[in-house]
Amino acid sequence: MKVDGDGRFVPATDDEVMEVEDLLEDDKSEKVEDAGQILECVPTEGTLFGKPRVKISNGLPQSEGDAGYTARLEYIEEVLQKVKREERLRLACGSLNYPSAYVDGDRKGSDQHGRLPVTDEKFQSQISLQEISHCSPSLNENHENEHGSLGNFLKHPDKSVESESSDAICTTSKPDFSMLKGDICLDNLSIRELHECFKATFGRDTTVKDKSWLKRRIAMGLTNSCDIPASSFIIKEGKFIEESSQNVVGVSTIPTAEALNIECSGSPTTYCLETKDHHHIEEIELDHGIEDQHEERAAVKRIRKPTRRYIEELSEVESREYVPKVISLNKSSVSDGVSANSIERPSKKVCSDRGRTVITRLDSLGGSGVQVPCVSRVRRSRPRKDIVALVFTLPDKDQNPSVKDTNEVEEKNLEEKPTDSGNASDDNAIIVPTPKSGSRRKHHRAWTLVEVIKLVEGVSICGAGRWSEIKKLSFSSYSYRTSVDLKDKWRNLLKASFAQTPVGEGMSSRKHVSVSIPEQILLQVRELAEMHAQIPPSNHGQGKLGGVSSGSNMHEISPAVCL
DNA sequence: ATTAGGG
DNA sequence: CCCTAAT
Repeated sequence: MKVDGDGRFVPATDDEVMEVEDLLEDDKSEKVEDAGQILECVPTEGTLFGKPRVKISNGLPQSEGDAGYTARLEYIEEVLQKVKREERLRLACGSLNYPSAYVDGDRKGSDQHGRLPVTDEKFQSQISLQEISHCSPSLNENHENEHGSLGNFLKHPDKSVESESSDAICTTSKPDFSMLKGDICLDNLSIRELHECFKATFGRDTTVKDKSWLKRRIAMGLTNSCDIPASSFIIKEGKFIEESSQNVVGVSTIPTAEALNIECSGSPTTYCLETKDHHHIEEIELDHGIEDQHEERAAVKRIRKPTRRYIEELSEVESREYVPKVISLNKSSVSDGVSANSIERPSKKVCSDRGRTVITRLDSLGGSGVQVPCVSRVRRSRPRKDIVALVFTLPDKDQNPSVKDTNEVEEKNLEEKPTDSGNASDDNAIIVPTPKSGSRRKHHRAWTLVEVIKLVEGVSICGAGRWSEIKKLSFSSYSYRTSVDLKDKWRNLLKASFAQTPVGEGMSSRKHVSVSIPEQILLQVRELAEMHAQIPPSNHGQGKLGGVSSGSNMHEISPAVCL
């Protein structure tokens, strides 16, 4: 992949975004790197996500651990490319005519010029078309070519696992690549790009302008773990590589097989490795984890005091814990022991039944932050297990366009990855112990985009129906999400994917329930559905299964087709 | 124990 | 999500 280093700047963008922000001072230093590099245009419209995925045919072990990672990464890359393209386009057009259109229409309402907001989709497709004419003379060509080019572009795990692993460890001095051979370095991305990545990863927008925060979040989402080094954000093979000469985290030195099972435990500063064979668990303490916390804490925006309602709900919902979200009025003060021992748990979030996030609470924190009179909810049992994917609520996000207040309270929930299965899980399971009546609700666990992607990935590998397989493969770390859940979710996805708005209409105002699920994913679902001859009941027109979708999947279960 | 479906 | 029937 080629990076255009001619130092073109991305004007307005960040400034525009960087509105008056309190507690973001530390971010200024990073501004410099906002000059974006521009990626080479690659003819990959439409097909995007999931296309050149992992080769499942060989059934190589590498993919089994986190096959979804590849998909996620690819998706991110696609998005980034798109962003860059748009960026270029803007520059080409004399810029500023397309102010912040890239940001969700629903967020921005209308721009400063009073132009009517264009729907995301429309805008993007517009871009795409133009770009297509510019960059890919032969767009409708066979996809094989495309695949080829992508091949160089992305490094597929299969070959890399062994040969590259050692490489990964030693390698340390190549600061200037942002994406290379399947690795991704979030460090070089502008806020805007980070925003897109965020959206791509979690399916929703964010308005957080703090780079560190964004990077961390995206990183977490991408790797499905919380072992995010403080220094840099280069993700390689789903693991982080520290660029600096700081202590090299154990991750990269861990045998791949095991590495795949890395899970966090106790606190973000601890790794818990679980070997398949043995039930071995060893923990490694890391010292930079602490400052991580500080960083993050400082980075995040302040929230408003919890309302009474909040408190009530909180007590009702014996919710799970989350990672510190909001807080700290001054980062420096936090520097004392506070986080050292009890690193996480500063804040809590509650989800209503519909999976919508309601509020955040700050358990008692060392002096800084708010203290919520939350009903005596002291954590019982051992410290929370790790945290993994950000919960973003699939449906809705349309709440209020005026980002100002609400947004920041966004669901930065972290789902915990129950390393412990079953009873041990204390609080999270909202299972009303009512053996008698028998009606216990499992507390709706909103599906994360990451999870959805994993699911799709799983289906593509194992095939629909083999839920337990998929469970083991892709969801081993999620103790909730039973095979049945997977099945149900798939069913829903199926329905959603084939329920595409028949006539392109009214999408603007009220987006559907599945809004947050990237079209690409739905597209993939559709493809898979077809392959498996899963035809949803009432599918009349089937909308547009045109060019892109069919034939573009040369991966999957039918090697015959590929060769 | 897993799946498929209906509720 | 839950529950049940069928494998």
